[in-house]
Amino acid sequence: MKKISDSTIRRLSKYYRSLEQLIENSIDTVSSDQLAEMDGITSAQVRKDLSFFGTFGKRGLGYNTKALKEQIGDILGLNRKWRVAIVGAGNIGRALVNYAEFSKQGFNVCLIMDTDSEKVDEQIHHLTVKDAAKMKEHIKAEKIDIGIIAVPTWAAQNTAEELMDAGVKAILNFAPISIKAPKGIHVKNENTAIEIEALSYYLTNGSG
Amino acid sequence: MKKISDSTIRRLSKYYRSLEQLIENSIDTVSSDQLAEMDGITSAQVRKDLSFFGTFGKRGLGYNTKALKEQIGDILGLNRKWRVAIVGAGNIGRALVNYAEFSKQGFNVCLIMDTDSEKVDEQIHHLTVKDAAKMKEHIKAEKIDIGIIAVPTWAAQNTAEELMDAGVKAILNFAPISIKAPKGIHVKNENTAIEIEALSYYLTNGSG
DNA sequence: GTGTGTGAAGGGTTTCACAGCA
DNA sequence: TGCTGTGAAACCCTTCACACAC
Repeated sequence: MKKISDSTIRRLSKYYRSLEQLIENSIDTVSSDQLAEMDGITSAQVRKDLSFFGTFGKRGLGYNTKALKEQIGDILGLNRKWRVAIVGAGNIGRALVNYAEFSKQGFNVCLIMDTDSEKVDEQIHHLTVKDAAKMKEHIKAEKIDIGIIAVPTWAAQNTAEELMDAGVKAILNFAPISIKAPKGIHVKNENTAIEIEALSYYLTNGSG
Repeated sequence: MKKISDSTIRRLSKYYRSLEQLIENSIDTVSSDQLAEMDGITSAQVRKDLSFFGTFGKRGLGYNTKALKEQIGDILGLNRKWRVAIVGAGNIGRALVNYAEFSKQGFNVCLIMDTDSEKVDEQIHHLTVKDAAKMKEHIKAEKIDIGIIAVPTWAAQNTAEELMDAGVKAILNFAPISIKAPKGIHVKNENTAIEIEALSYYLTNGSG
């Protein structure tokens, strides 16, 4: 398969969400123009992004919202369940346990772990905190696909390695450092500090 | 000033954090190679990024960690305090109130609001939840610089407009839609759904 | 007529490679 | 010698513009 850019994937994810909204409002058809407007980009970009994966529209008409959502879902792998584990039962870990957008999109948080014995056995919504010292066996038992790192910075790389060692192939990292991983392991970072510091930059240096 | 790309700003933010780490470990000097290694990029990229703002290194030697951190801090506007307000006292809002990385970098969360009367007056760490119906006066009274949107998707655009109406010039949005804002207002999105869906894509479609 | 799909053009960011300075 | 700073080259992504299908 042709190499698709990360920006394209991220935009597909946006289109998917916009399509959900349209479907909720019983709108059956959408043009690349409308979709672009919703996501703050250009219509050419929308069409180009979709063209990498096939031809989904009807010339002169636009796209069928339900069909397109389904197709993008197939591309992104959202038409199945993913089993997710969270490491770290602090503020972020807790907030993620029942993050609505996860369950809605088929990301099933079925394990949360921590090393702190004070937190182990604690109940967080539907989950009981497990001991991260036994990470490998928990991960195996729960057949985890995606691991989320929500531990302090100093423990993040180590946690990543334990996850990989347990067979996890995809990691979402909330710690503000870049995780080192071998090829074949997929890592994405969610770094709120970067976003707010970018805002700080633009506030400091005028328009941008 | 020349137009600097968003990617450059985001990387500066990473260098800043890496420099903090080096300083903690009492390392005085760093080369672009080392910095690149820490952040998973190339040394040419590091040097190019810095070159947009001046010449900070010594040929044959590298960069002084403390001096460079200070300079990047100046560029990003981190050598001052920013006053931050959070709208929405749900999971995300709560988690952000005492997010360590914020206070460390001078982002002072001094106001949290919600429309839900059940939540108003509730205590979250050092803050009392205020009524979002009186957003404008709270924002003015607290002289807020940056607003954080942590409300449900359907309320996000409206919340953004209230924040802008109250004079807020920078918004960090946690809702999974793109906020529409006029030029001059800075909006950044933190969308965990996009990141995890990208992971889903790469897991589904092999290496990437 | 309307709006998609797409090659070609354009613009911007990253990488290369080396001159120059410590 | 070692490493920065930087034009030039390479690369990638976005935008343009239009043929074509409905």
